[in-house]
Amino acid sequence: MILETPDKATLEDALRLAIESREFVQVIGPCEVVYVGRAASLTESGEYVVMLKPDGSLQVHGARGVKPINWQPKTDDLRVTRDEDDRVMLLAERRSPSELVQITFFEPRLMIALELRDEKVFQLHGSEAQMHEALKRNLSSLEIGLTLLEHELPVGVGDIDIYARDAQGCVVVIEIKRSKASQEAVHQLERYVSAVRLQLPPLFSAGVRGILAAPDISKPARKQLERLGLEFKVFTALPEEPKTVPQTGLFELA
Amino acid sequence: MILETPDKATLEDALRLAIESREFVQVIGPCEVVYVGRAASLTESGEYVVMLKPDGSLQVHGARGVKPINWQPKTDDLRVTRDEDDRVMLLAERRSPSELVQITFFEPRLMIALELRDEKVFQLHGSEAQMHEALKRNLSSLEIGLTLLEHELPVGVGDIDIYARDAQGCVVVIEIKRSKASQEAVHQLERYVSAVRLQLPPLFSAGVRGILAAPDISKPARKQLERLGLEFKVFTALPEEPKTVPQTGLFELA
DNA sequence: CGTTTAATCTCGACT
DNA sequence: AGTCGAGGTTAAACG
Repeated sequence: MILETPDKATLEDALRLAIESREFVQVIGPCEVVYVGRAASLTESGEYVVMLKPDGSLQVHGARGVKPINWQPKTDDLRVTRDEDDRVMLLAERRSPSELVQITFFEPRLMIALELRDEKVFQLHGSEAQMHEALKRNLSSLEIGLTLLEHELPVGVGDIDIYARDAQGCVVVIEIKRSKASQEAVHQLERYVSAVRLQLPPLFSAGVRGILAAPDISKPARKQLERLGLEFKVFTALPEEPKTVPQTGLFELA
Repeated sequence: MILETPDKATLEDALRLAIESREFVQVIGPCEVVYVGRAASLTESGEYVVMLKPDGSLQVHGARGVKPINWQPKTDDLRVTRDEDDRVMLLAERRSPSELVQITFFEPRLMIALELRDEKVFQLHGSEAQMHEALKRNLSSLEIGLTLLEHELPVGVGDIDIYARDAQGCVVVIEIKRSKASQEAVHQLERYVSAVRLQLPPLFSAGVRGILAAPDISKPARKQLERLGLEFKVFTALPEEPKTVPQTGLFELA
C-alpha cells in the first residue's frame, strides 16, 4: 500500500492497520523524534525516513550515514496516538532497558506498508570464528611444534581463543583478530596472559607466552606488545567453507 | 518520484538520474546482494529494501533488526549496469578499504526517489564526555574531599579519565563508564593504577586508590574489582525520575 | 535472565 | 591517512 501525502486520519488508521498485521512500514517526511532511555536525544523537526520492521524494530534515518539518527532494536509496545496539537505520533517502548522513542509526524510525504518476506540464507566468509577453525586445524602454521590444549578456554576474565603448548613445553595464549590488531587487542591478550600466570604455580608463570595472531598490527599496538613481552604473528584467514547463518524470524506470521 | 513495478529500462534510467542528482533513493523488492571486501557475503535472492542516501552511503535492509543485511558506509563509485542476464545491477565501490557491494534487481515492487533535506540539530544527552564534565565540576558527589588534579591525564597506556586527591592526601585514579561496567573496565582501571604506582616513589605507591564510576557494575567485574583492591561508586548520567523528584540532575533534557 | 565479545562494526576526533 | 575509542553501539553466543 502506498499513500502519498496522507491526511492525519488516513495516516493514523493505516499505521494502526499495518502494525497490527505486522507489515513493513515506512513513513517519509517531516517529523520530530524524542528518545529517552539509556541516554536522551531530541531532533529538531526535519525530514526523516521512519522504518518499522515486522519484528518490531524501529529506525529513523536522516540524509547521511548508515547509522539511523534514532532507533529501537526491540519494542515491547508500539502505539499510534495523537499529541496535544492533534498530530499523529508513533510511540515505541521497550522495557529492560526502559526506553522510549516518540515520533511526531507533521505533513508526511509518503507512507508505505507492505509484506516483506523474511530473508533466506545469508552466508558470510571471513569471520573470526572461521579463523579459529582454520588455526585450530593447523596450529603449526603459526609456529612449528605448537599443540592445541584448549579452544575457547574460560579463564575468569573471559575466554582464551586458543590455549596451546609450544615445543619447549611452555604454555601459549593465542588471541586472534580478523583484521589489523589495535592496542585494545594487545590489552585483551595481556589480560588473558595475566590470568593464566595467576592460575599457574609461580614456577611456570614466567614461561607463559602470549601471541597475537592477526593479518596486521598497528604501530602503537606493536610497541605496546613488545613492551609487555608479547608476540605478534601474521595470520590471514583464507575462508575454505562459507558459514551459513540462518536468519529466521523470531516468530512466525500465520 | 514513485515508480510501482518499474520495468528494467525505467528502473535503470530512474536510478541513474536519481544518483546523478543526489537524491534519496529506495528500491524495494526481490534482489541478490554480493559483498566482497573486509569480508565476503552472499544473500540468496530475497525481498529487501535498498536504501541509497545523498551522501553515497548504501544499505540493504531485510525484514528484521536495526542492522542492514549489507551496507557500504562510503562509496567512491556508484554504477548502474546490466548483468549477463540483462538484469539491472547497482554497484557501490569503495577504495581504502577496497570493498564492493553488488545488488542485482529482479522484479522491483517499488522505487522511490526524492530530495531529503539534510537533518537539523540533533542533541544527545548522557554521553561519556558529558559525564566527565559533570563529574569534574562536582567531584565531591563521588566522595567528600576529592579534589581534581588532572583530566584526561596521559600515562603511556591511555588517558586517565580523572586524576584526583582525596581528603587524606592519597592519589585517586577515576575511570568513568556511561553504562554498566564490565571486566574490561576494571582491567582498564587496573592498568592506570599500576601505571601511576610505577611513576610514584615506592612510599606513595601503596596509597594510590582506583575508583570505577558507573551507573552499575556486572557481578564478575565487581568480584574482580574487589580482588584488586579497587573501588566502585555509583555515578549516573541521567536523572532516574525527573518528574517525581525535581532533584538537580546532572543532565537536563532541554 | 545476565555477561561477554565479534563486527564488513560506524563515526568522530586527533595525530 | 592512520589510529584510537565511544556508542542509546547491535547482535549472537554462552552460562
